[in-house]
Amino acid sequence: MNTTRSGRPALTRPDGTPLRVLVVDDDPDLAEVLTGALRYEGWEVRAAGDGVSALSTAHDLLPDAVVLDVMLPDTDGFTVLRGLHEVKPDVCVLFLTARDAVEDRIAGITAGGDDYVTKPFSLEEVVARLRGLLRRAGMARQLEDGPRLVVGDLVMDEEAREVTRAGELVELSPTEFELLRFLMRNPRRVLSKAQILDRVWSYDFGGRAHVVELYISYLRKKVDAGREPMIHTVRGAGYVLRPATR
Amino acid sequence: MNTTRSGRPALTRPDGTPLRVLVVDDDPDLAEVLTGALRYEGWEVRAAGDGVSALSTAHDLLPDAVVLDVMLPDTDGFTVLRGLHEVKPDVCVLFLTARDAVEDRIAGITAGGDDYVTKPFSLEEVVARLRGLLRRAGMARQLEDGPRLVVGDLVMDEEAREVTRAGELVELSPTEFELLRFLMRNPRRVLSKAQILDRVWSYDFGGRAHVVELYISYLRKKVDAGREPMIHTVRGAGYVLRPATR
DNA sequence: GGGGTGGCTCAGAGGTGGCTCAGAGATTCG
DNA sequence: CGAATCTCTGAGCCACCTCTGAGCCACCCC
Repeated sequence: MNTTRSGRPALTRPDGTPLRVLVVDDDPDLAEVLTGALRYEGWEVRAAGDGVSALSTAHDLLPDAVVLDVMLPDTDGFTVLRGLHEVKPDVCVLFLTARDAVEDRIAGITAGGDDYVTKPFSLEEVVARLRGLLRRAGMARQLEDGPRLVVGDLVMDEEAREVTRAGELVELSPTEFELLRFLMRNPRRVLSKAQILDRVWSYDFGGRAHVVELYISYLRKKVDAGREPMIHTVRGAGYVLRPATR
Repeated sequence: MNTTRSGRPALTRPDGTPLRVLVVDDDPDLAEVLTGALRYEGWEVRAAGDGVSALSTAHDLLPDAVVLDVMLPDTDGFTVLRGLHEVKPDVCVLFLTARDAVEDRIAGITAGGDDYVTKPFSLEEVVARLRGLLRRAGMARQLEDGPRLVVGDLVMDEEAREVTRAGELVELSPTEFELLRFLMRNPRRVLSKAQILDRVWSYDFGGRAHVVELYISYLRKKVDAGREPMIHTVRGAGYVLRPATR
């Protein structure tokens, strides 16, 4: 059975081989971080720093998906996109764009079912978007049974952004949602505040681990309120999410 | 059968050969201690004192894992990390970092599922983290049957930081947990207080062996409480952990 | 049996880590 | 343009953890 480095069931190609992803960004540090995060999902990842090498690598790799910075040193995203579609017409593309980038141009690009995230983003978000894209494109065989995360009586529908505990709807803010998703994707495993910070908060966030404690406290009020607690503190180590019935 | 110098079953590469680890630290004493501890696990270990020689050694050794100090005389962690991934894309990295230098510099680096420990650390912790990394990366063939330590009716889940005795949950403080892990990794073997101090407490701890007695006493209260004792004193020699039923 | 050593446990000081509250800036939405 | 929401900072508080010191007990050797 095919599992990721994280021990989670992998999202694979229909033939069971790892999904192939190309990361295109001119910032080598960012490319490195993205590459690492996607490898962690069990995918085969290659990176490129500009449009030209992106196309040649794509030709070589025939990727299922591409994470593409729209601002590149040599070419713009549209040109690369056209080239990619010539190489592999059914490729999924996740655009990375600056917050203040012109919205309508992006909207035009993503018309084809592609998606985009604005910088600075969190790794959880990029990974989730990419999983969504691949799933919708029918490119991925899902070993789990759908876009729902279940831990005990806690259920998250990632697509609908809906969370229920024991059937009751739990309303979460964006950050709370992302944090809970990370916890639910790693149940019964202690996650350190640093790990949480790395995955859930944007890569340029300079703040201290104190925010994690704060948001854990928010989550507890909404998720554990009055019920048997699922979010546990492991002093000196981090937090664990565990099904209520043990 | 492949065993370590310690007599424990070894964590090996899938082909049965020893795991290969590269230690990178500019403090020769620390590198020496780490190297020794990892060799003790039955692994093949090489050391390097700076980024440049780290990369050339990596090229030569093709290590499965790297223990990497983020503060190096010549380069920073990101650069080395990138170089390592070029040499061997699936390498696991365990970062060593000063306690107060954390958060800002490390943020992002660990994104891939790599891990880190803060100085001063205990050898048990470094070894445990490294084993966890290798196991999750599927790099290691496990001769034991999983991330669980079992001695008699005493069970430790290292990932969840959960300990049960005869099915009952035992709650432990960080130091108690580390001490018990060391005992459980060396069952039926007498461990001297000096050995315990060396492995469980951080390398810069100046205290006396009295703390070991104290923590053994804590453990007994929690682990042996009211049951058949598993932790035995060997007067003048140290302590042994033995299964209760034999 | 007596003295000595090694080991155990209790009590408590000091430090640290984690939780929560309140509020300020930012952002989104009407 | 104003209101509501969201995110993060700072401060204070509490609980827990770690280690010190002291006294006591058990074992061992003389």
